[in-house]
Amino acid sequence: MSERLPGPVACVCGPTASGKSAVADLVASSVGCPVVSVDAMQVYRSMDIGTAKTPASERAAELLMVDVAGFDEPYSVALFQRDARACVDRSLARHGCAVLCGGTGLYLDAVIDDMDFPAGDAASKSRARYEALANEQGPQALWDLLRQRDPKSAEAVHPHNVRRVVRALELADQGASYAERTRHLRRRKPRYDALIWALVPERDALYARIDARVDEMFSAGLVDEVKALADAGIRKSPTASQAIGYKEVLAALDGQCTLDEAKEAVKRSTRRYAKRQLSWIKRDGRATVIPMGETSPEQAAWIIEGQLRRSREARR
RNA sequence: GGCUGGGUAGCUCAGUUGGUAGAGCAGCGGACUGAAAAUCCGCGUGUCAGGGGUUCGACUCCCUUCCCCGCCA
Repeated sequence: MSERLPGPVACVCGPTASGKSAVADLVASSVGCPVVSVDAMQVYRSMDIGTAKTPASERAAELLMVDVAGFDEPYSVALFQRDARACVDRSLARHGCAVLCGGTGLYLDAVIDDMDFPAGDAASKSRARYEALANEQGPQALWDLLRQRDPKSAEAVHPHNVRRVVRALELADQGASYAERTRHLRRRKPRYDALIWALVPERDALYARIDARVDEMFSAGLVDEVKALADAGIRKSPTASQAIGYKEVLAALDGQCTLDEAKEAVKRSTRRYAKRQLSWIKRDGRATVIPMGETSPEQAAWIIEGQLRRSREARR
């Protein structure tokens, strides 16, 4: 008999602009626990408009794992895993359940599954060295190096994917193997008793919502927010400066395009991001899909609350 | 009304002496364990405006209808 997993942990996911924040807030306030955000960019302070953080005044439940890092610190999955799990464990201890909400698939898996990241620094020295090699001799040369060092991992990574090739080499330096760590979902062990829902709007409706939301961000002052961050040095950050909405406006501020073009670029990037999120959700396969065309946020929350309640009762 | 130029993928357009069509952007699908809103891989999605004719064969040539741009009335 295996030991019972801690839980239940309700995970509300879905593509950007699917309405998951509102739904998670309803669920959490109804059961009386906080919402733990699972979002790679909302962790950064001062990035509010572009990351669509729900203002405190519009929230009924407390929101955790937001504003936990400065935009100048490179945050990462491993740090997120550590910090978010602490939030989840505290919520389980105090409230008997936890509610997660977010669209960053890798971050969600890192929290709820038994993924482990090798101890040690985030390999900054060797990373720079390998990147330089790729720049000087080309991606293929770097991949060839990986093939010599760790053929199995080379097989698992496309030669053009310099970022992954670099990471695989870093792992090889630490005596670990990218290929071994990259196991399919099915072979991972869950860490929590997780219930996962995916809010999925129809594609046309989703894209219309994305367009509207980007327009709102610009009228709410996104450009000023980015200007302030640019003055504060966000361009030096390898992570925060790549956030959708920020990188495009930064390009416009640098004179590479007009602000109108930047706005269109933000919409396009967001659509593509939403597609990648849907891809992740589909592959994962664990989520119960709630089609948002026919379902209001209140109805979705009601469905989730019901299942969450049953799960809590079953644990007693 | 007359005369030009044009109607080809969602958009902008290319298409060579007639052999059922291809670029960019958009889009679609996928992978993904320390940058993940990142990074990478794959895929043309088409009544060639409609109808007729010539031809073995028409997006290509001819006739005709419709629509758009421009110029002249």
